[in-house]
Amino acid sequence: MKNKLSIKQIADLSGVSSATVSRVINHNGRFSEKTRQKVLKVIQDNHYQINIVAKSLRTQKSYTVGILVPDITNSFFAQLVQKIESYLFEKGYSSIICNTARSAVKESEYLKILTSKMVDGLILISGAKTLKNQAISTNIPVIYIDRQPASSKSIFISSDHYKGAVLATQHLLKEVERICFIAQGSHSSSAAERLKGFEDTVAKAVDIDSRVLDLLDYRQGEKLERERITSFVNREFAFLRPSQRLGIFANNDGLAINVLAAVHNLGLKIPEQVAIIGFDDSPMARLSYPQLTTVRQDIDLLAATACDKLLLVIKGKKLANEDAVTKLPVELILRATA
Amino acid sequence: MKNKLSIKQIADLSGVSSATVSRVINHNGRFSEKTRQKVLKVIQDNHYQINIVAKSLRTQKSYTVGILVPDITNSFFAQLVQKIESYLFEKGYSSIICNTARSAVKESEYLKILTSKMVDGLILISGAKTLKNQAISTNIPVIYIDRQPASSKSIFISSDHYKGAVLATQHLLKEVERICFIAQGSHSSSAAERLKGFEDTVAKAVDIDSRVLDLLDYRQGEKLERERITSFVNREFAFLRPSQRLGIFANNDGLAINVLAAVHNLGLKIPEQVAIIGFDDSPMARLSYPQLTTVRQDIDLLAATACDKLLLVIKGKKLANEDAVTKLPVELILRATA
DNA sequence: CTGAAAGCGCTTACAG
DNA sequence: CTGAAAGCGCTTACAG
Repeated sequence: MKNKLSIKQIADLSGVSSATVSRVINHNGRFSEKTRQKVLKVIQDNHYQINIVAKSLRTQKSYTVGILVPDITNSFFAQLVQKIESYLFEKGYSSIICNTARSAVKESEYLKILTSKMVDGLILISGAKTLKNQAISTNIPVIYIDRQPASSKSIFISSDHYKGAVLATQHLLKEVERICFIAQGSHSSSAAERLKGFEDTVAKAVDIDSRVLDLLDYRQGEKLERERITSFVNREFAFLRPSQRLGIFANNDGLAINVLAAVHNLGLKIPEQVAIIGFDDSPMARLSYPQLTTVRQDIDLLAATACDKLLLVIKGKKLANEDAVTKLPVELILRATA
Repeated sequence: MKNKLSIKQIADLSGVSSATVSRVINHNGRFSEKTRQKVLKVIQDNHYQINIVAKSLRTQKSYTVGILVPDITNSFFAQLVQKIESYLFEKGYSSIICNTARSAVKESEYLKILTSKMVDGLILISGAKTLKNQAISTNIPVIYIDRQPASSKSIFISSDHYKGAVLATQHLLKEVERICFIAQGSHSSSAAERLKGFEDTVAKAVDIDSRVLDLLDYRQGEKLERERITSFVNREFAFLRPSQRLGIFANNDGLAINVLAAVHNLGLKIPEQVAIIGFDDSPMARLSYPQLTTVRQDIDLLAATACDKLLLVIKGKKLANEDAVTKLPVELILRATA
C-alpha cells in the first residue's frame, strides 16, 4: 500500500529530530515521556518499520547469523537447523541457512557472501574435517557443530558419538554372534567417532567376528547402494550357523532403514535373525516396521548450547578454555529391531 | 587475520578514487584497461570483499529473498526449499529461510523483519489459506507456492494436486471394494484440492463405499494419532467380506507410512488386504516395506518455476495474466502397496 | 531533554 | 577516462 517511511519522515511528522526518534525507538538516551508518546503514536499510525540495512551499516552489526549445513534434506540436520533458527529468532537474530551440498567450493562462496553481509556469527555444521579459515579470517565468532575445527581454541559442540556407538555395540554384543558396522564415508568427525566407539568395544569382546562396510561415496545411486547392502548382509549372515544372529550397527537411521529393507528382501527375520541399531532417532525410526532401536541425540540441547555460546561470543564474552569443547549425552532407545 | 578493507582504502592503495574502484568492480562506466588491471590487482592482493550491506542501502536492493515455509522438517518442504535456495544462489541471490511452524504470529513477525531487511522478493510456501497482506503491503514481489493468495493477480504455483488425487483414486478403485481418504487438517489449499479430487472421482464410481478420516489438529501426539489410524483402518476393514480389499489414499507419504505401520500391527496383508497410496514421493516412500505407491510432485520444476517467475518480477517484468496461475504435472508412481 | 552534524561503505549523476 | 560530492537510512558523540 503505502511506501516505506524513513526515520526522517517520522521525525517531521512528530515535530522532533530524527535523533530523538532514534532514541525512543532504541530506548537509548533521555527524552520526555511526552515526546515518547508523540513519537510512538506517529510510528504506530504509519506502521513505521525500521530499516535494518541502514542500522546494520551504521552499527556494524547485522543481527544475522549464517548457518552452514551439508544437507538440509537429512532429517537430523533439518531438525537441528530448525531449532537453531527458532531459538536465534527469539533472541532477535535472523538466520541465513546455507546448504553446502558438501561442496568445499560452495562452502567458501557462502562464507564470502556471509561476511559480505556482515553476519554477526557463524554456525558451521558437520562437513569436511577442516576448512581453510581464509574465508573466515575476519574475526567473526564461529561455533562448530560436529566438525573438528582447525584451531583448538575454536568452540566445538557435538553429541557424544563415541559413547553412543559404545552403547549400541555393547547392546548388540549381548545378543549376536557376529557384528557389523555400516557407514557411508567417514569424512565427518562424528562418523569417525562412531566408528571408533564400535571398534574399541568390539576389540574388548572375545569370540566375536566383526566387519565394517563403508559405502564410501555419499551418493552412488540408490539402487546400487541398496544392492551393496543386501549382498553384504547376505554374505555376513552366511557365516553364521542356524539359530545364530547377526548384529548390524548403522551409522545413521537412514542407513539403518535401508538395511531393514535389505533384510526384509532377503526374507530374514528382525530381530530374530538380524538385529539392527541406527543412530539419531530421526522420525522415521518410529515409522519403520519393526520400529528401529537407535541412539538418540538431544537435538534441542545441541541447538540451545550452540546458540547460547554463539550469543555469548558475539556479545564479546571470552569463553574459558574448558568451554571450548562440549560433548552432549546420548541415549540408547530400545525398540523392536534389537 | 586482517580486518576488512573498504573501497576507499582500495582506492588509496590503487591511486584512484573510490568512484573508479566501484566502476571496475561493477563493470559499469568507462575506465582505461590500465586502471582496471591496477585496481583488480590491489583487490586480489588484499582479498577485498565488497560490503553488501552498504551496497544494498545505496542501491535499494538486497540481493536477498525471503522464504516462508511451515515446517522445514517435512521432507517435501525441505527438498523444495533446498532446490529454491540453490537455484537462487546460482543467480546471485541469497535466501533467508523462515520456519513459521504454521503460526500466523511468527509469520507476520518474519514478514516484518524481512521487509526491514529490504528483501527483493518473497516466496510463501503453503501455510494458512489467506494472509493479511498488511505485512507485505509494500510492493515486494511475491510468489505463492501451494497457498491460495488473497488477490487473484498474485502469482500462484503448485502441483496439480487435484489431478494427482484423481489418478490415485482411480487406481485404487480398480482394485478395492471400499475406499478411504486420510488427511490431517485440510487447511492448506493443496490438501483441499486433493480431497476434492478424491471425492469427485469416488462420486463417479458406482457400488463403492467411501469414507474420509481427518486427523484434524496437526500435532495431537504421535501415539494418539497412530491409535486413531489403527482403529479407523480396523473399523473400515470390518465392513468387507473375506477376499475383499480396502483402499486407503493418504494425503501425504508421512501419513501413508503411518497407515502402513497400523496395517502391519493389525496383521493385515499389504496390498492383498489393504492397498495404500501416498502423496509426494518423499524419500521414505522408497524406504518403507513394502515400498510405497505414491503420487510424485516434480520438485525441481516447482522450484525452478517459482524462482524464474520471482526473478522476472524482481527485474520489473509484468507477467501476463495467464502466467498468474501455474499447475505442474504430477505422476503416479506404482510400487508395492497398491 | 533535544538537535545538528558526522559517518557507516557504497554508487551514480554531474562535471570536466 | 576520472574525481568530488551527494545521498541511501540510520546512530551517536558533542554541544547546548
